[in-house]
Amino acid sequence: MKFQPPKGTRDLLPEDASKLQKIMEICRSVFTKYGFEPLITPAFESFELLSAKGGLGEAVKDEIYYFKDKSDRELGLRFDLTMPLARVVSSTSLPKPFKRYVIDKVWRYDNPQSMRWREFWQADIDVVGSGSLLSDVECLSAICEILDKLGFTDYKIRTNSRKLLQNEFEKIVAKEKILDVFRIIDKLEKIGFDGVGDELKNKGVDPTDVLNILKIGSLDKISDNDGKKELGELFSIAKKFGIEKRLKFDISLVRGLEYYTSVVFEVSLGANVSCGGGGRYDALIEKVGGQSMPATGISLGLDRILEVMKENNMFKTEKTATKVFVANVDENALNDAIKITKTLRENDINSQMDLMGRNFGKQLEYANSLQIPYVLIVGPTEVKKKKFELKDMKTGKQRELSLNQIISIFSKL
RNA sequence: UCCCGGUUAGCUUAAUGGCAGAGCAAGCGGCUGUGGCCCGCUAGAUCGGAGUUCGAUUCCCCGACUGGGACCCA
Repeated sequence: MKFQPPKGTRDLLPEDASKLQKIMEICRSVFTKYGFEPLITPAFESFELLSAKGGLGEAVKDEIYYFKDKSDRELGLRFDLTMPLARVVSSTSLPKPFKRYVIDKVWRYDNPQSMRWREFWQADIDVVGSGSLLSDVECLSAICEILDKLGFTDYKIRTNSRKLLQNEFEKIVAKEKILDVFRIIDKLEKIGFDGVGDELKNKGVDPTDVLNILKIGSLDKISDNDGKKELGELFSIAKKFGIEKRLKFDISLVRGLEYYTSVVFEVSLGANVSCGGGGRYDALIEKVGGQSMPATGISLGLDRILEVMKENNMFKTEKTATKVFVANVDENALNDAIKITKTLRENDINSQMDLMGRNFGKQLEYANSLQIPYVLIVGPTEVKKKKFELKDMKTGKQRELSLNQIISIFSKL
């Protein structure tokens, strides 16, 4: 094998590619239903924009695809779909709320690992300009509807508030250690209380108080603060949308370090597979040069969803979208087959014909191997009668039908 | 960047310090008006580079990629 895809990237052959497309179609239709509009932005952005987000600054260079163009401009491939959105809304004046969706690739210079690639697909929705938690719930509701439609039954959305976190932990942890502590408690689901305790000790933090907070399972037992208030409100709106069972308060959820300002979400499929996340980022747009503006959004990682769905056999397997193979009985019938295929396609019926000069039997074999459900048989007899044999490949039965009858049958399918 | 495993044809795999063999998939034919079965044929491989050796796909070293993990996760 001479060439392989670059590290951390992959080819999706027709079978997987059409599965991913199915996922994308469902995302798109739900987003559209909720009133989100598409936005298309470049794959690469100025490095300055990409590094604007957090305290990482120049260090982002190690984590994204960074390069200079021939005029020495510093650029980078987008690592998420939120920064480009922030750029667009900060430099335009679209009606608010601006609700946008995008389903596209992003790139990160990560080390490939389980469910981690250097190029992957995200489906992202955001609401810009509304500070109401109703916006957050709309995003959550859309995500739930997508996962329901895809056939997931046991997904959960872990939910927390950055304000609440800040509030609880700044009381007991020294200011300069708080980011370290956040990074450690974010691992709770993965390494457990003992693991978190050990790592805290290694960082020179007394684990007792921290662990006590982490063991608080319900929001009620948290002392009053802004974070608690907004989470309470979020849950009560979620109830109106009928998605409150999906939301699970989780005080150990941190997500990133500099980006979110308020509520945060992480979508988990069954055990430990995170397939998306998001939250409110009310300060970001001002940070990239726009007016101060609230915003919230969630992304789904489509590659992970694809992998989990494959593992659990959640796809109805269809090898091809072709409905009819138009077979010519001999080479003299090819012209008629072409005409008929053209007519079928004009009527939006997915159809194909022989391109290999194969004999009739081999054409059936091909249709069979692709699991094309019907074969339309075109030969001199049929052409004369203007009636064609439509063969059901599953049962093997054939019916003699006019072209119009055939078209109306497939239009109803 | 680090740690552990892996890499033989499109896929699954066999074998060997001395001719690399199969199954599935693909193409063609048996079978130019009826597929799924069967038979034949064709094409197709030892990840790359140094080293040990008369000889390396096999042993050793380095690298790439890959599976997993650490770190990181914007």
